[in-house]
Amino acid sequence: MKTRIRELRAKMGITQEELAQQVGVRRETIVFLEKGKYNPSLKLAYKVARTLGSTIEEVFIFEEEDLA
Amino acid sequence: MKTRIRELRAKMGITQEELAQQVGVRRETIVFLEKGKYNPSLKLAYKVARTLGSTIEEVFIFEEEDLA
DNA sequence: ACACAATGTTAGATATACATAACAGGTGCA
DNA sequence: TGCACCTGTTATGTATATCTAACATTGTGT
Repeated sequence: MKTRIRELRAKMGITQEELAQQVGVRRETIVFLEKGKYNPSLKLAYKVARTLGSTIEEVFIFEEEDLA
Repeated sequence: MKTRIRELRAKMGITQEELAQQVGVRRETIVFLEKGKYNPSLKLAYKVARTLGSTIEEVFIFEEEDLA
C-alpha cells in the first residue's frame, strides 16, 4: 500500500514528530505508515487523513493486490 | 464506529456468509463489523466497501470520538 | 567541520484484529 | 411439527499493529 502522507505532510510544513503528536501516535508509527510498512487500523487512517486535511481514499493508495 | 454494512448488504440481497466469502474473511468478522465491535484494518475496510459497491467513507461512519 | 534537527532502524512488550470451532435463537416454509 | 437457513455469541489461539526506548543515518545551516 502506497500513501501520500509524506507529500501532504511536506505541503503542510510539519515534521513526522508533529504529525504523530497531532494524530496521537508515536513518530515511528508515522515512519512505517509513510513507507507502507503496515496496514493501519481504519480509525488511525481516518485521523491521519483528517489531520492532513484530506480523505482516506486520497491519502492511502490501494493496489490490485489489496483486493486479492 | 457505525457502519452501513447491513443496509448495503441487504440492498445487494446477500447474506453475511456470502459477503464474508467475497471479502475473504469469516462470517463472525462480518457480524462484528456490522455491530461496530471492532476497528478493522484499512485493507479490510477497503475490501468490504468495494464488495458493497461503495467507498470506505460511505460505508464506515466516523464520529467525534474517532478523532480524540 | 561542527552542531542540531529530521528521519530511519531495530528489538522487545502489549493490545487487539481476525481465525477457528462450537453452540443458541429466530424465521420461514414443507 | 419439523427442518434448513440466517444471525448472534462465546472461548481460545495466532498474527500483527502499535508502543517504548535506544541508537544510527542523513540533511541543513553556520
